[in-house]
Amino acid sequence: MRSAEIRRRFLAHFEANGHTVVPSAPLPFDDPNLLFVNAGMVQFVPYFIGQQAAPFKRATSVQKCIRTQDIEEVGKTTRHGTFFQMNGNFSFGDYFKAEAIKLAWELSTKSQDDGGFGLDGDRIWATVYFDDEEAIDIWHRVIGLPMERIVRRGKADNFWSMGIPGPCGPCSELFYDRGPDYGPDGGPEVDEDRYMEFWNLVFMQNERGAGSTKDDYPILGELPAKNIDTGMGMERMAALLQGVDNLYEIDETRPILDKAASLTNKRYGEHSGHAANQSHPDDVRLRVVADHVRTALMLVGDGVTPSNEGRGYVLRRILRRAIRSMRLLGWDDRALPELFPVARDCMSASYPELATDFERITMIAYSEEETFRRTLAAGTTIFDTAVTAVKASGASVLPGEQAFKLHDTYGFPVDLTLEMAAEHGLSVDTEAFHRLMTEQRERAKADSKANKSAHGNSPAYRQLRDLGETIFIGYTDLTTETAVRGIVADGELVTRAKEGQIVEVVLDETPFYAESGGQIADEGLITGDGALLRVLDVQKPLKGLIVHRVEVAEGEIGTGAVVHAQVDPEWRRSARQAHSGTHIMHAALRQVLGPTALQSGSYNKPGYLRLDFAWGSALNEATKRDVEEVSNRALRADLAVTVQHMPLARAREIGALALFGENYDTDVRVVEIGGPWSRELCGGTHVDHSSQVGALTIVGESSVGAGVRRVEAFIGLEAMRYLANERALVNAVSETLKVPPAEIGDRVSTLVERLRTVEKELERNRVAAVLAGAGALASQAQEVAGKQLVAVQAPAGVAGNDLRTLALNIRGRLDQSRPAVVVLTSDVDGRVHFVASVNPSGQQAGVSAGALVKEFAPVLGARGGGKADLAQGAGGDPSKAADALAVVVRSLSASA
RNA sequence: GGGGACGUAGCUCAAUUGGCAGAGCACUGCCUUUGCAAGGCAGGGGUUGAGAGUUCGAUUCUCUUCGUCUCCA
Repeated sequence: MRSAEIRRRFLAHFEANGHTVVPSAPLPFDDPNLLFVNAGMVQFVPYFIGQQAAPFKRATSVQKCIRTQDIEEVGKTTRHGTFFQMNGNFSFGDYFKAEAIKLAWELSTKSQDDGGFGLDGDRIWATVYFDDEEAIDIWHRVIGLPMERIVRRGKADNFWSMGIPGPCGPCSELFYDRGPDYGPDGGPEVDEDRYMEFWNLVFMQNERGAGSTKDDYPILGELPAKNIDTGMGMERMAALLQGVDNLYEIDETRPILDKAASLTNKRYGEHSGHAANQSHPDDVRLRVVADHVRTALMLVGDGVTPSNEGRGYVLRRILRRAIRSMRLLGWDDRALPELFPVARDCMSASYPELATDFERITMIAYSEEETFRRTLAAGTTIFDTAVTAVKASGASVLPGEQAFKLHDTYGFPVDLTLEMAAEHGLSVDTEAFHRLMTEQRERAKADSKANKSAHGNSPAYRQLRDLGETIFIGYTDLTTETAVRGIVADGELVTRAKEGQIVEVVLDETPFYAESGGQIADEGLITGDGALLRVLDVQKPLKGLIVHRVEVAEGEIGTGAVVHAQVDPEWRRSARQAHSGTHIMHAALRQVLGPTALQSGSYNKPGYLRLDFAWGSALNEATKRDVEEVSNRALRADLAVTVQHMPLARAREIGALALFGENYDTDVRVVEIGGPWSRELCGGTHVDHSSQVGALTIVGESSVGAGVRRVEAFIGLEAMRYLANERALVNAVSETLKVPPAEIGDRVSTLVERLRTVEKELERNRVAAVLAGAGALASQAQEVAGKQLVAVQAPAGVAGNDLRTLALNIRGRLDQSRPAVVVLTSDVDGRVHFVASVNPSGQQAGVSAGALVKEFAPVLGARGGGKADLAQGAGGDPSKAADALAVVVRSLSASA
C-alpha cells in the first residue's frame, strides 16, 4: 500500500468517527523554542494546556515533522529519519482511553478490502504504563489481547510529558512483530527492531510538577478535562505494509535512493547483511541521500532558505550532507538536479504544492549546491597546501587543528578531509578534532544559556496573559477608554511606574497595532490619571497578549488606572499606505516576474517598505521600471481594499497567498486589493482604496542571500519627496555642467575620462620634473672605499615616494657591476624627507640601506628604516642635512 | 545569539619583523603565423571595501563600519 493511500485511509477512518481533518502545520513553526514541528500535537498545544478553547472536540491530521538531533545516526540505524509524517488523532476533553485504543486497533487490523491496514492482530503487542490497570483492562477484556502480549513498562518508556510543568500522562504503544528474520523472540522488551513500534497513544490525564531530569518529576493530580494525543508513524506503517526493512526503502524515499545508486553505479544492499548494524558504508550513504534530499525538499517547500543560522542552517547542513554523501559515493557532478525531481515525484501525491512550486524550490536548492561547490573548491586548495606542509615536515598525521580549521572556517566537511587525507596516505588526528568541536559547542551552549536567563519568555507575561486576551480594536478605532491591566518593569510585575521610567504596559483593550506581519508597531500616547505615556514599541510576546513599551513622560501610572489610548493618526495613515503598498508591490512583482517571485519576508513603516522575495538574479532597470509601472497603475485604478474572515481551507482555495513560516489560525483574515488582483492572508492595517497609497517608487534592489532578493521603495508623500529630491539634484548638476538633463550621463563620462587623462599627464610631468635633475645628481657621485656614493641634498619639496623614485633613478645611472649607494635628503615644509638605496652589488659588499638610515637619522632627529636595498624616513631638522650626509660618508669609509 | 576567516586590476590569486602594489588569464596595439585555448613585443587597467587611529611610512598593526564565506547553538 502506497504512503498516500495510508494517509488517505487514516484520515478517512477518523473523519468517519467524528474527527475534524486539520491540515498539517508548516514545518517552521511560530515558537522561538522550536525550530521545526517535531510532533503531531504541536499545533494543538494551546488546546491541550488550556490556553485556548479547542474549536473541535476531535481532530485528526497528518503532520509533517522534522527531527535532527540524531542526524549523525541517519542511515546507520533503521529508526532515524530527519523527516517523517505523524498521523494523529486527538481528543480535547471528549473520548478517552477506551475509544482511543479501540479506534487504533480497528484501523490497524481491519482488512484492507474494508479500508483498514489489515495487520495481523495476533502479531500486535501493546505496552502500557506499569500501573495503568485501566489500559490493561481495555486491551485484555475489550480488545481481547492475551495478557502475554501486554507489557508493563516504566516512566522512561511509557509516560509522557512536555518536559515542563503541565499536562502529562501514561501512554500505550502498539508494536508489530516482523518475525524471526528480524531478531529474537520475546516482545518489544527484548528487541525493538523485530517488534516495531508503529503507534503511540498518550492519555493526558495528570498534571506534572517541575523536575530536574527527563523522568524525575512529581505527578500532581488529575486533569479536569482529559485529552488524547496519538501518533502513528506514517513511514513505519508504510515499511510494514510494503514489506520493506526500513523507512529508507518505502515508496516515498526508495526511488531517490535508487536514483543515487544508479548515478554512482552502486548496488544497494550488495555488501550489507540483513540487520541494520551490518550496513556497508555505501549503503549508509545512499540512505543519507534518500532521507536528506526528501527532507530538504519539504523544508524548502515550506519556505525555509539556506543560511548560516537557525532554521536555514539546519537546511544548509542537510543539503550539504546529501551532496557530500554523493561525493563520497563517487559523484562529483551537480547532484541535486538529478535527485530533486525524483523526490518531487515521490512526495507530490500527498503534497501537490511541491510540483506547482518546483521551480522556486529548485532555484533555492540548486543555488545552495553551487555555493557549496565553491566552498569545496576553496577548501580543497587549502587542504592541499596543508597536506604538502605535513608531507614536507615528514609527518604522516594531519593535525586535528588543521582539520578543525578546514571545517570551522572554510566549511570543508571533516569526512571529506578524512577521505582525501587517506588518498594521500595520511591519517587525521580525529581526537584533537573532536576536542576542538566540543570546545566550540560548549562555548555556544554557555552563551545561549546566559542569554536565555537574561530575558526570554518572562513569567510576568504569562501571568498577564492568564488574565485574558488583550482585545485589539485598532482595525476600526484609533482611540479608546480602557484600564491598565498590568505593568512590567525589567521582567517583573509591578504596580506603579514613575516619571522617567521605561516600562511595559498591558491594557484591557488597545487600538495600538503590535509589530507583526512585517508592519511596524504604532506610535501614540496613553494618558490618564495625570500621567502621560509615550508609546515606544508594541509587541505580542504571547498569542493574545499585546504589550506596550512606554516611557512615562509625565506623572505616575498604576495598575487599574483608567486611561485614554490614542494612536497617532498621521502615523497610522502612513503605516496603512506602506502596508497596502507592500501587497501591491508583491502582486506587481509576481505579475512581472511570474508566480515564483513569492514574498519571503517584509518590513514596512510610514513612508517606506521593504520586500524580500524568491528570485535568483538581480533585477535590471527595465524590470524595476515595469514593477513600478504595474504598481502605480494599480494605485491609479483605485482598487477597493476589502477584508474578510474565512476558514483557512477556503482562503487557500481562492488562492490567497500565505506567508511562509507564519502560523495561521483555522479562521483567517484575508485582505484583497481589487478582488483577485491581490489576495493575501494578513493581519495588518490597510487603506480603503489603492489610490490612497498615493505613489510608489523603488529606491533599491539588492541580494539578501542565495535565491532571495530585496526591493525597497518609498510610499506616498515620501515617494513624492524622494522624486522631488532627485529632480533638484538633477537640476543642480545640469546647471553646473551647463547641459540639458538628458545629456548629463554623456557629459559626466567624458569629464571623468578627461580628468583621468589630465591626472596622468600631471603625474608624468611631476615625475619628469623630479627626475630632470637626476643626471646632474648622479654625476656628483664620489668614490668612497671602492663604492660609488651619491649623498646629496635633493631640491626642496620632493617628498616621500617622489624622493624614492629619484633615488632609484640615480642608482640606475651608476655602474651596476660595482657597489652603488644613493642617499638623498629633501626639505619638505621644514621637515627632512630622506631615502637610502643600495644596489645588489653593494648589498653583497655588506652595505645595508636600512642600517645606514638607522645611523644617520638620529643626527637629523628623525626616524626611519627599511630593508637592505631601500630605506626611507622623515622628520627632524633640515639644517642638519649636511651633517647627516657626512655621517654616511664616514660610515662607508669606516666599513671598508 | 557566540566564534573563525576573507574583501588587492575585469576574473583567479600573490606581496617573507610595516619599506618600490605584482603574476596568470582577460583586454588594447604592433609583429610573426591561414585558423580551431598559437607565439613574440609593447601598452592600458588600482581610492588595496569604507572610515578613523598608531607610525617617518600601513595592503600589512589597532578600532569602527559595510559586505562575503563558514562553524556551533
